[in-house]
Amino acid sequence: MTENLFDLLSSRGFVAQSTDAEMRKRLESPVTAYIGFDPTADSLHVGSLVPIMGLMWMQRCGHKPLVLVGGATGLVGDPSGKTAMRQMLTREDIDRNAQAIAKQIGRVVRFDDSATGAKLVNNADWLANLNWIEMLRAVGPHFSVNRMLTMDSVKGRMENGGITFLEFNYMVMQAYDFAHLFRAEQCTVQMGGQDQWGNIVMGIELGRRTADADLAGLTFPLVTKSDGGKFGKSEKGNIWLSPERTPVYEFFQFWRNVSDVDVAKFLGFFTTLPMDEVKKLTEHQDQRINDAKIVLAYEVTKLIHGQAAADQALADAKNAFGAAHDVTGDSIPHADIAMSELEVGAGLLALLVRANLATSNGDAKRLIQGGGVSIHDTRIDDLQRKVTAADIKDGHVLLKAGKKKLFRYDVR
RNA sequence: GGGUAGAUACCGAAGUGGCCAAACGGGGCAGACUGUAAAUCUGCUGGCUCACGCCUUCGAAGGUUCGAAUCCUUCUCUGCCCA
Repeated sequence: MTENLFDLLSSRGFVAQSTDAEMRKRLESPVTAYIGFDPTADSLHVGSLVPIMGLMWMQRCGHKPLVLVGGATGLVGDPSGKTAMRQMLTREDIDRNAQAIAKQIGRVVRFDDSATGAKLVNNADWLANLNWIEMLRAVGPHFSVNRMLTMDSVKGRMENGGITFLEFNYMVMQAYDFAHLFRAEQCTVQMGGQDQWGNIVMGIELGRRTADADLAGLTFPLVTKSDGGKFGKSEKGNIWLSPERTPVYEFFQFWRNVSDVDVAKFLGFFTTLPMDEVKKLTEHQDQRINDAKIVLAYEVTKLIHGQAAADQALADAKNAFGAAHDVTGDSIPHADIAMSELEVGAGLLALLVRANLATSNGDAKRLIQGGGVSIHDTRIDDLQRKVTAADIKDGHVLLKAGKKKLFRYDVR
């Protein structure tokens, strides 16, 4: 028999709160459980990795995961954790996003018709065509507005600019989802981020009142960074799972650069390494912790982008930052530049901007003035510096912004 | 519907006729120190320009003025109170 899902999740830090004191027992026999994802973009970012891993562990422990994409709820927008109303997306956008997201999850979770195969469901299928009056009569009596007002997701908005009726209904829709999935799929457990607690609880209550169902929920903790910053952000914004939005190299570096104190936690969340191995990797809080970071970066990259891409990113990073100083790897950000351009001399400022190392000429200038720019390994402090054929080394020109951001121009 | 307070750059928040591209704090970036860590210290943090300087920005549109984030008018949005 496989390990109990609850024990496993607890040991890896996934359990924030459970509605059922006997959750462990409940999970001793196979259940169907679901997690919802908001199709607000055509890619998920690393913040969604926790629930994705949740689905994966469910499956590995012999349960059936349902992946719910909020085709309908996405049209409304979750007020949880937001200070302003979200921009409304069109139906077409949402559908396209839902497909893309399901595909990403499919890299980690197996979708098929077997007993533990994941299944994709879209709440647009049951919410979109509901009749307003029928809906009100069916579920309305089971919701207390007073109660809803005490929910954090609503309260937060009440104190912060107000909440619209549209968004107020989000919780009702979510609750309806749970009750529906119980009836349609015998789904009895919902998991989700800590911010979904209120929605989950409402769903459980609705299920009990309308179908006499014994439902339960479990929430994952909000992933935080030790320095209090938002997890999953870099200077370029969100770290996405899609390689088009976040190149594999950058993805790898994101994990490679987490701070010491977060490594153990992240290994538990985002890799499948046994916990005693995680403990061993992170027992020394000195340089040796770097090895753990490399494992973290490699494992997560492998999980999301595949073994080949992970090997490449690992090798390239080793070469670029190690003794070899070899930056010719494919995953290092690069572009071609014409020899003719260098013969004339290309402005360094412009090249920095073109390489995305700076957002504007002014930004590039400040970067240089701050001593942050070098060509190969020579620091540049001349704002007028031209990059010429003389800067070519081994067929390329390497630009650096800071110590960690590289860009290679291959001369053609 | 009536009254009232507000809308400032990524966020919070000063500024209430020129000294305002706009204080301060946070965040972000860079430098030093390190281990591609944290903490600390330092610098930078609208765009264009080599530069004098020019341009865009303080909810929106008009207006007053030599000059407006600041004054006036209308509009939009939000909070609070009353009905």
